[in-house]
Order: sequence, then structure tokens, then C-alpha cells
Amino acid sequence: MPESKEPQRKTLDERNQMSDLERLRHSTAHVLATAICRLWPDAQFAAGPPVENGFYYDVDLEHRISPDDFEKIEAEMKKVVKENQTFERMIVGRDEAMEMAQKGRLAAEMERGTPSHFKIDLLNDIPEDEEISIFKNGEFWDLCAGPHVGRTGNCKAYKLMSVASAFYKGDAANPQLQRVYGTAFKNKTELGEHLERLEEAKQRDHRKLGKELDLFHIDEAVGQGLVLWKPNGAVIRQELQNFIGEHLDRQGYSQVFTPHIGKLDLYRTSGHFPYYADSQFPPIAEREAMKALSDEGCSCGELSNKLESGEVAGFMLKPMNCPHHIKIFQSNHHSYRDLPVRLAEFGTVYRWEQSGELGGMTRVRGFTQDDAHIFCTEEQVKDEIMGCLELVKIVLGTLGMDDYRVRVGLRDPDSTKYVGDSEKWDRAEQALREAASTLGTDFAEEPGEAAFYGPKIDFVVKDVIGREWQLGTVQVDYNLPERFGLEYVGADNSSHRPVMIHRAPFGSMERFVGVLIEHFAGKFPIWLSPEQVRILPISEKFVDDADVVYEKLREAGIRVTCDKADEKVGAKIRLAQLDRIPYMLIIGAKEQESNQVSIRHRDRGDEGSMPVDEFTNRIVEEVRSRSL
RNA sequence: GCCACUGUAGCUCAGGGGUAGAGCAAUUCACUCGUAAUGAAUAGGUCGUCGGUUCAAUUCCGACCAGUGGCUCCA
Repeated sequence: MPESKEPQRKTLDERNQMSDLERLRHSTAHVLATAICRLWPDAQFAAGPPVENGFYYDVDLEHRISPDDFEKIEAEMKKVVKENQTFERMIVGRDEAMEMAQKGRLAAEMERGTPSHFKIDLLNDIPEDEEISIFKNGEFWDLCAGPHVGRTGNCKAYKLMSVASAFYKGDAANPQLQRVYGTAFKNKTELGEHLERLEEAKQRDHRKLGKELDLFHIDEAVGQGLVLWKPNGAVIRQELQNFIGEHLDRQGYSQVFTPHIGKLDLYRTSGHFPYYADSQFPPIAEREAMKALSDEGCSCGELSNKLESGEVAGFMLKPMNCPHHIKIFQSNHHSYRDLPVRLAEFGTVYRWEQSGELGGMTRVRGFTQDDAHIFCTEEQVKDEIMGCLELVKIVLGTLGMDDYRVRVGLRDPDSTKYVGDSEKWDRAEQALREAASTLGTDFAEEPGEAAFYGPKIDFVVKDVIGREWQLGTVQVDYNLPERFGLEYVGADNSSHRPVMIHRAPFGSMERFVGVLIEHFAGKFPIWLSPEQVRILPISEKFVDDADVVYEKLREAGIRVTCDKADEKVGAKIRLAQLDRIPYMLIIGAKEQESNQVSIRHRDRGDEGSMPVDEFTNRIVEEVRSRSL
């Protein structure tokens, strides 16, 4: 989520490239600060940059700003705008600026008893050779590189959106500030349109639709971030799995099944335990060992130490499927003639995500990856990656998801978290780059986005509120084959180390379906619709006729129901529309007479009538072709 | 994990120191109906959990659990 990251210090050049809208938003942030300053003169301000769709300003303040305060703050902002103050840029010397800050004059309308301490800190961050500028609007002076619009009167279309918490400079070791978010546009019309879009977005939130359409449920008693797929959601998931399954066959994959747990030693070998213990569910200790330890009066802390050191044996809920697949690969001898070996599994994994991170289906603690591991020779890497990318493209194309970006995740040269030697990393990164360039889509190389074991290509989409989610992923791994000592016999009759590729076109079923719900706003294409056709008899008199049609559709493999409720057809249609049923079949006297069905589509409305068999053929074809 | 807010019927929400209310859904009855809501009746809740204050707590306070918005994190 790059837009949520603390902005890097921008160079003056970069700042001057700010778009008009960004300028306006940044200026509106100053108007906000001015207003807050007037209402709470002891407020201490940190940074107030423009962000996507708006701006924020970080403020340290005894008073807890709540949405109830927004009206008051906005009223004060309105006054500042009405005063139509000029934004005035003033270049000052470092000492002069420091003196102002010491007197509390920065990000304030007057000198105060306490220094503007965040501004002092920011001042110290400014490189020696850069000039220091103060922006003034009225009596509000702020340390700021700008740029700004001409006058506060230009900021006339804004709205405060929310107040949240943020660590100063994005560092959890720093104090937490109150971050007031606002949105701002050129004029009231554009602001109105933006607010309308947000309202629409709220309507397609997968958490709301998931409840309304009975797709999934997360229950307190089961646990945070553990998704219960209800029958309707399960249909969608199963259809997606079938869809992928067909392509697995086509691409030469072998499907496997593996258990949900594995011994701690397995993960010691893979390097995930105890290295990543914080992001896993706690280990499961063996009963005998637990009993012996408790007889000895061993504390929980000691137990966990002994689990970590290996003195006590235990199991772990699998945080990934790779070690299991590796063990399947290792259970046979392999010649170069066997490669690539492609093992696929819809494998459920468990990860201990921080509680504050969980939400809906997109960030959970137990999820099923449409996972596969490819074991191949170094020469095969590029082709295999291209095959994986092809699959991701088929998946996203079939679903009409073209609004994604491709990210090639490379290692961060300054970090030490990566495993394996750098020559292998270089080769892997190069292979990914080459494969990505055949994709026909723009991609961005992002240092620091690699997994600890290898570089990767991710497909990232945005949800309705603009948050980015990683879906499909293809990752090269030179590390696990090393750790597990994987081998194959080459043409030279000596043993070689295979390369591993991890890949998941959906990423996780949970996240993917969550994103899919929002993508379609609940109106799934017919092949994914939990209920494809609903028959609506006009009155009880036509229930028998409806039953005949129902049976025919069922036999053709269509997911169909019949609404026999004692209601007018208008009410039944309304209900079916709310349930986003693709096709409604209306059956009354006319249809009985002509032996036809009347068709209503959820978007296209009344489509006239035709014989049942003709309709059945049409639906079956629509499902088979997975048309959108 | 951190900060803030929220938790009342299956769902959406109102209320508030004296053990609760609406709409929709559900059930029953009447109506037998033509492309987004027929009418009436009935039933439904330990007011998230556990403690504290109080004659009295769903309401006030605290802790915990869960959700939401951010931050940090994300093999």
C-alpha cells in the first residue's frame, strides 16, 4: 500500500512537480492546521502532505479529535478560506527558522510557551545545502517547502473524512499522533462526485455483500480471521477451483493433498521456525512432553524455549505448503528427464497476522492458497515462469479484471533478511525481469518487495476503497532446494540442484473472492453465481408448471430455485434482484398457454419469452463459456 | 501489537440508572395477483463477556472479547 507509507523526503524538484490538485490539497491541509490551531492553540503539528484523493495533517493534541468535532473545525476552516489569505513563501536562515521553532512560532499563529518540537526535528532533517522556506497564510506560519496555491480562497471544496492514529515518521517507536484526513477538490461539483463514488464503493464492500448474499461468515466463537464459507460462497469457490483445475491439467500439473500440520523440525529445516515464530500460530507440543514438563513444574516460557531449541518435539500449523510438497518431490529419485515436476494443491495455511490487520476476507489468519511448486532445472526457469504468468493472465482475463498492476519484487540491497547468496539472487531476478517483459503489460521493479527466500512477480489489484491487495504471485526460490538438499540426476550422470518456483494465480481463495465480490458488486457472471436461475410463478396456480421447468433446468445442471412464496410477482422480482440472481423466469397463464417461459435478466430486464429448452441451451452455453 | 471509535431481535438501526422499541426478515391467516415491496395478526432480545459503583446497571466505571478507520507489520 504505497500511498499509506510515510512519504519519503521529497527533493525540491519533485515538490515543484506537484500537480495543481496536489498543491490545492496541500494548501487545504494548511487551512486545516490553521483552523485546529485557532480552536486548540496548544496543538503541535508534524507533517501535512497531500495524499490520494485528499490530504492529512498529523497533530499532537491533548484533546481527542472526534468526528463530532469536524463540524466545528470545518466551520473554522470556512472562515480561513473566507479571509482569503495569501500563501506567502519566505526564505529564512537555518538559525532564524530554529529560533521561530524554539518560540513555538511554527505551525502556529503566534509565539507560544512551548517550542514547535516536531518542526525542530523536521528542520534538523533538512539537508545543509537546501534552503529553508516558511509558508505564511495570515498569521499562520509553517515550516514548509510548498508549493501552494495563491490564496486560501482557492480551497473551497473540502471535507474532513476521518481521524486516525499514526506514528510520527511512521516509526512504531515514536509517539502516536492524531491524523486528520480530509478530501479536497477543485470545486464543489468534483467533491460531490467523489463523495458519491465513495458511497457507491461502500455499497459494494465485500463485508457488506458477503453478509447480504450469504457468502461467508466470521464468527467470534471460531476466531478472528477464520472464515466460514457458507453454501453460496462455497459454490463460488468451488467453481473457481474447477476453473483452475482445468488449466492445471492443461499445463501439466499433478494435484496432491497434504495435511494441515507438520513437525517443528520440518520448519527448522525450511527456516521458518523459529525465525518467523511471531507470525505463526504457537507450536503444538506433544502430550507426553507437555505432561513431563508440567510434572517438572516447567513454566510456559520454559516450554516455549524448549520447543524453540528442539529439546521438546512438537507440530506446527503449516504457514505454507512448500515443505510438504518438497517432501513429496524428495520421496522419489528424479532424473533431469522428469523435470519439471509441478505439484499443485489448494492448500490451507495459517498465519498469525496482527489483530489490527485483520479484516473481512482480504486479511485473514487461515486461508487456502491455489498453490503449486515447480521443481525444474536452471534452464527451465524462464519458460516455467512464463507459463505461470500465462495462467495468471487467463484467470484475470476470464474474470474481466484488467485493472491490476504488475510488481517485480526485488531484494532490498541494504537488508540482511534474505537467505541465499547474491549471485543466485541476481540470476533469479534477471529471469523474472525477462519473463515479465514478455507479459505485454507494464511492470514496476520494486526493491525490498522480495520474499526472504527469493524474488517474485505479484499481481496487485485495488479494492473499492483504494487499498491494494496482492493476488496472484510467482516466486523463484533458490533457497529451499538448498536447505532441503534437493537433487536430480543430470544428463552428465551427476547430481544437480533443482530450482523451485512457487506460484498462486489467485493468491488465496479468501482474498480473491473478497476482491471478486467487490469487482462484480455481487453480480457474479452466471458461471460463478450461487443461484443462476430463479423461477417465479405468478400465483399458486402455476406452481406445477414451474416445477416442470425447474426439473428440466436441474437436469441440465443449472443451479435453479423456485420462489413459491405467497407474494405478488413484483415482490418476488424485487427479492431476486436484491439477491443478484442473473435470470428470473416468470410463469403464469400466458406461459402455460404457449408452453414457454418469460425471461427477466437482472440488468437487461424483460427479455421476452421462449421455449424452456431453448432457454436451457442458452444458459448452459453461457455457463460453459464462462462468459462475463 | 498501538491509537481512536463502535457492540441493543436473524438484518438495518432508535433509545436510555427503575430489566427495552421500529422497519425488514420469520410464522399464521386472508388475497391468487404480470416485471423492484398486498394487508392483518403472532412470535422473537441475559442490550458483546466478566467484574465494580448503586437500593437498582442494558445505561455509569474498569478489564477482556469482537468489529470499524488508521499506523506498524505482511514468508
